[in-house]
Amino acid sequence: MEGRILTEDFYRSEDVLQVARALLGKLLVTKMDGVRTSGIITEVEAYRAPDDRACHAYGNRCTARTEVMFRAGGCAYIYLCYGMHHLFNVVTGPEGMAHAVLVRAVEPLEGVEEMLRRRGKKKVQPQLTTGPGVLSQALGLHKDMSGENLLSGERVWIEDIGRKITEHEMGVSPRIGVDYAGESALWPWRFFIRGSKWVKR
DNA sequence: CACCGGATTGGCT
DNA sequence: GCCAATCCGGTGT
Repeated sequence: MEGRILTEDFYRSEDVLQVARALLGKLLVTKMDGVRTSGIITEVEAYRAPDDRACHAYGNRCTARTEVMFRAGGCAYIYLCYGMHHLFNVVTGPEGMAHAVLVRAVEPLEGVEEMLRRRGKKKVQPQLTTGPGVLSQALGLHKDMSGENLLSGERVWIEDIGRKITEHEMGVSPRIGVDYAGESALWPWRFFIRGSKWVKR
């Protein structure tokens, strides 16, 4: 399964909601120590400074951690959540706009043995790659890779494998786990492939 | 199956 | 010091 690596044009759109929807059905790929692992993106959420209270860069607050989000689209923002989970985001938009898409789940495709090993599992089940923390673990994504370039095809990138998700196949809901964010918590910025077993219900 | 608490670290006030 | 874009295992129904 070889697709075309997504380029700048895809990531630098100013419309992060559009990019989030377009990421469904794309293939998230990592290559670590020569081992390729990948999964089809089934669930995402958009985050958008400055107006979105759930976004780490709310109010365009730029810190050592969030600085990556202000870069031009096409790099990874990976941060530590609850002290132990590494959450992978795609930075989008032009330089200076802190927009990002959190990848919440994938359907495993390549390197399943390696993903099972990294997760300490024996069987391929939804819990292997469904959930933002576990998918990062399965693909070997770590916060130390925050800022990694997604355009060069070195360690982590995203491919178009010709899969199109129609409006009918797409589910929409408010984002998960952002209750603290006031009104922003209600915005319908989570997108997923309806009926996929690789999406938590 | 629903509910609940503990894990564990670092970012920010 | 407080709490977070989560996960897992235990308990009770």
